[in-house]
Amino acid sequence: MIEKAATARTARLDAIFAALADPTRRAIIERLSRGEARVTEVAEPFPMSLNAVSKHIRVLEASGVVERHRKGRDHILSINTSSLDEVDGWIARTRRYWEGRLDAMEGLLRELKKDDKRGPKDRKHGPR
Amino acid sequence: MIEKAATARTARLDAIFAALADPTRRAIIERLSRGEARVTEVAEPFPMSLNAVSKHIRVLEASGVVERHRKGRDHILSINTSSLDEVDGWIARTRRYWEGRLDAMEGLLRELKKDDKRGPKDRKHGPR
DNA sequence: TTTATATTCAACCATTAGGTTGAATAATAC
DNA sequence: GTATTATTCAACCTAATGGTTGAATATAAA
Repeated sequence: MIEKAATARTARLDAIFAALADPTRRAIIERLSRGEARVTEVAEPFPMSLNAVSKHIRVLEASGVVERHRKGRDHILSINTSSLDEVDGWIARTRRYWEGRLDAMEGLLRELKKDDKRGPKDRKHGPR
Repeated sequence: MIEKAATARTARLDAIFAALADPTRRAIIERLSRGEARVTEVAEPFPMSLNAVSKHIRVLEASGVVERHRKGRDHILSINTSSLDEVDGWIARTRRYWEGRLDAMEGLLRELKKDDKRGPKDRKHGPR
């Protein structure tokens, strides 16, 4: 059932990209990339309520980019870089197709040039 | 004025990540990664109105991921992979910090082990 | 010149997202 | 125990998003 797997991956990518699309959330990730922290610590620098940051964290957690483990009443947050692999993968794949296509076009141009050299015998109009 | 540059980059990242967060838009990009196409061609496979796809394209264009040049009444779309470099860059940077921190922790653990070997002299309780 | 095609613009609608405040829950500290 | 701290839950508000339909614009074809 490749279809289902593809749909699941699509949904995961949706969630990860959306999670990363908000500047506050990227700042949270950057903060966590320097080490684990509690919710309150993470929230401290932001000019918004703790609740707002708490919501952002939930979004990050749902996307799998951030993980949480409780230590007493503290919730300790860390990032899971492996979730970023999926993003990397999608971009690499897309780029590969596109650049492959450019290469193909370049090859085609080379072919046309060769034709040019062999003589523009019965060509009335140049290639457009 | 580093601040301003940073803010601009932030805004660009917002736009790019948000553009990539929608499955229809990613599908459009995948389509274009196989070669340029007109708006109608791009829209054809999607189960939504042409107008809806047109809007998606505008979002992609605003983010810089897709470019457009007009050829008569046709608008020809292509992707600009260099805009994806910014995403790559952000992820690589984040990952680097995080992994650097893990390495540091590993180093610390090694240190502790060395201490262990040299004898647990006046240590009453083990490290937690 | 009329007609058809490619595309956008404009107005609208329903849902989601990011924020607020106030109350609830759960663990620590006194 | 009672108070304090860390965090979430719930309800609410506003703005943005993703979609619709119908009209406008611009180019191409008859």
